Amino acid sequence: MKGKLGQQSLSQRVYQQIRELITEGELLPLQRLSEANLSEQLEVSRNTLREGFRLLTQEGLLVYQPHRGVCVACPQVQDIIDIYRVRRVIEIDAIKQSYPFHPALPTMRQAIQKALQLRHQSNWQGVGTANMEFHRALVSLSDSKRLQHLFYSIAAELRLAFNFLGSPERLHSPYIEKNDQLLMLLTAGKINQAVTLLHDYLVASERLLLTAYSQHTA
Amino acid sequence: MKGKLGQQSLSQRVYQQIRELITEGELLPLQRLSEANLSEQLEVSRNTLREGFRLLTQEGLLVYQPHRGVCVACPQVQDIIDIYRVRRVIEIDAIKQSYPFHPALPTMRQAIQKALQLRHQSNWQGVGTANMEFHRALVSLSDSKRLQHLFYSIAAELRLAFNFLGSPERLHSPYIEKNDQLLMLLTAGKINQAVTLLHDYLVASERLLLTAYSQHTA
DNA sequence: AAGTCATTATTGTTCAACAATTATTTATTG
DNA sequence: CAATAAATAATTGTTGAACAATAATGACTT
Repeated sequence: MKGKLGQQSLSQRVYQQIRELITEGELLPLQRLSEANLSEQLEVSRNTLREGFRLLTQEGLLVYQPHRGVCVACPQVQDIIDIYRVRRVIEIDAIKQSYPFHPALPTMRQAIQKALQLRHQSNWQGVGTANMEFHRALVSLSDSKRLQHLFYSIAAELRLAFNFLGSPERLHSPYIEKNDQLLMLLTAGKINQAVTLLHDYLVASERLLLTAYSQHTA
Repeated sequence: MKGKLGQQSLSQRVYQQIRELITEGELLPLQRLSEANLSEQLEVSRNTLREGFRLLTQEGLLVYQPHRGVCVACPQVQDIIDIYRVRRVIEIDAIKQSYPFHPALPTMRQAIQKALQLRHQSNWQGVGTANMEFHRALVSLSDSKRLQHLFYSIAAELRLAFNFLGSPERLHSPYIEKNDQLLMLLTAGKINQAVTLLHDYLVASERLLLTAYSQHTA
């Protein structure tokens, strides 16, 4: 019934669509996804939908329960801890590879501008997205396809965790200035200082999120 | 037509089966996988097979060409470089987390024993497998689900690269002793020395593989 | 209210079909 | 004969229906 124009396969599209629903907070943890419903809603067959499900399951955004279908993953405290551990490893390694005219630096600058603009409009969801774009650009300093891919994956999980908590502004907003500082250090080639800043930044961010989590649980 | 007993889904089984065919060297780079053929051979439907294909594609072991199907990935030199970059990041970080009675250490010991035994039987493919088991255990020192998963993935790619070259014994054999040294340093708590040893080990291994690659190309 | 059994809904998997695209063969022409 | 164009075959991309296996629901009994 579908004459396709776009290059990508349908299952790939489905994968991205659901992924976006999750990272944008339209789908929340523990929510079950019915194959019948979703396949009708996204206008694809169940088989195609299931291909997308598998991808998202492997990525950790969906959880599979045999014969009971999939539901949106619910990041546990230990996941937060693990994710930040990975972030420290990947991001710190990435900035160690930085050099003054790396093409990622302008991209980081753009992300900061975008975040500032969205904060001015009080679009906190957008600020969160821009912040993640900054860090994705940062990771691309590593020039490593595989490390970038892993970060792409955990960034989505992290987004899910933030949305879980209702993503209040205070969780993202103060970091824009930190990002700016960090970028300045990198453009100046002050790697060691940048490493320290980023490390502290990540530790603080983790603590904030864990605190919010414990309150949310209680 | 299938009454299933095993817990895992069929597509998961298919995923593992094909994965094994690749890591064990039965399927070589650039080989095209016909849906009709393979689905008959593995006794699953095309739809189920395709679910497995997608997983392997996301993992980088298969390459997808729209309307032309999938073929086994062919690791390029830049992939080798990237993989070793990731290995250094992950493995060195992992051993920094080591402590004397970490449960991963006995597993590493077992892998060494297994490798020695298989070397004695001149089973080089097996030695390669055991070597990878050693390093997988090493990475589990990190206690990070996500870093372990990434390593699981790149280990398979690496295996593919080795098989591509015909996996001559000299590529693996001399490393058993290095593994042993490394493990002794870890059990003794001499982390710094272990880091140095592992780093040099990985650099040397990368160089060896890249050299073999350039010869293979020529 | 707790436990058993029948009923219903959902997932797991297959199959057959057909549109869209690519590969191959045949025909045509210079 | 070589090169190219057209026709044909094969493969992938996607669907919808079917049915078995399992889980969820609800009625019934005590």
